[in-house]
Amino acid sequence: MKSNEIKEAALKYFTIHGYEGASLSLIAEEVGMKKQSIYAHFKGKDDLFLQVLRDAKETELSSKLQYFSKIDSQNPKLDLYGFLQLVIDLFQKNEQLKFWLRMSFFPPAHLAKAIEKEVIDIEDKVQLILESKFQDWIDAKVILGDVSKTPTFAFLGVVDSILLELVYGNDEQRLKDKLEASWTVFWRGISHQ
Amino acid sequence: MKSNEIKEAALKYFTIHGYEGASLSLIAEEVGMKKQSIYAHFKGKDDLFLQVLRDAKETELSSKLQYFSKIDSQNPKLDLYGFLQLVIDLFQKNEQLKFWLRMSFFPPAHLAKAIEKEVIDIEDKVQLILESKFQDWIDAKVILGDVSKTPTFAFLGVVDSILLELVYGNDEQRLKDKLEASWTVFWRGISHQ
DNA sequence: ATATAACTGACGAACGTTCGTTAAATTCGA
DNA sequence: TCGAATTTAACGAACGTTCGTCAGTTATAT
Repeated sequence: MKSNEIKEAALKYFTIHGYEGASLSLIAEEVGMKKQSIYAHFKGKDDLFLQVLRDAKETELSSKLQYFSKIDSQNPKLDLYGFLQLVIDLFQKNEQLKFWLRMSFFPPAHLAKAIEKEVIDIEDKVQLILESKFQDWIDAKVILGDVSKTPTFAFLGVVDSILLELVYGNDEQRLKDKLEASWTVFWRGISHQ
Repeated sequence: MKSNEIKEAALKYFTIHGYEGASLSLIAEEVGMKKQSIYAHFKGKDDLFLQVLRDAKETELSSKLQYFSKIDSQNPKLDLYGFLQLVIDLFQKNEQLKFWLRMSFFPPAHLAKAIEKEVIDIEDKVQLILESKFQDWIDAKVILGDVSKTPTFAFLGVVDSILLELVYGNDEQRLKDKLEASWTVFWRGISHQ
């Protein structure tokens, strides 16, 4: 399917150069066709972009949902650290998460509204799942706290800081160090004793 | 000074639309002149961009250095939380920090090398200062730990997560919640008891 | 003090290039 | 042979940049 090849190349260019900096000519060249041929598969640049965006969203959301559905242990230490590892794997395996992050925080102005809607959709879902997990752990007295909001937000903060390090991403050792440090302090901050 | 007006408008457009998305015509229009007139003050788009970048760097660096120089208390709780507040203030007061962040993480490809150098310069300096502060606090047994690297990286992680929330920045309440949550868990994670 | 020279900032016009997009012609596989 | 995919050709618009020019100001020299 040529459409997928085009979307793959588009993903790459959108991620590196942003919406405005990505040119249809170069995307087409990467696939081995002329830029006008793209219009046989997509209505235009916006259409191509939004399809890439929705693919990336779907990948991220389904990966995370799948992870949460397969863990049902009462071991938050394993489950949460595993989630951090999942995020790192996702980021390093394909470009979609980097693309997603770039467009979440610096969207092309004329598509900001549409993008924001998709972003909020994912964030809400993940946050809701996390909150319920944390509530279970709090009730089981396996982690500290009275409300689930605090550990949820704190954990999301750890995820964000790791993501930022991944985006910056020129130093594998620094990533490991920051992950270890943030995780150690976070875990001590929410566990008993 | 017209040069400063141009840089101000350029900062705004670079921040919102990125390097490629910012056009000299619109920047000039904002100042009330034609794009050709910009060339009387700057050699070209790159020159304008790099001057804006260096201004932003200087603002950020001097603000942080000044903060660290004026605090010399033995109260890490106050000093660290104050630093988070400083970052939030910096971000909300002028656009330079948002511009700085965008270009740190998603630089225009042909200037990536030059930008990275400036970014690393600031990061190293801030990290060094923080490490020495944390070492002092550890030695004074006012916070927990054996090495200063762990709390430093963890704290930098909290800063990053707050920055990300600021960039996302459509929800003041969510920012407060995440700040409080991250800070609470972080502080519990590095303090005795 | 006056005339001249140099400098500054801004301008219209135009450069070549690239952009996204459309239309028509052509190739190619079922 | 029919239809879809790709091409060539061309479009107007915008891009960053260069040029020559022209006021207005400042500095110099007579």
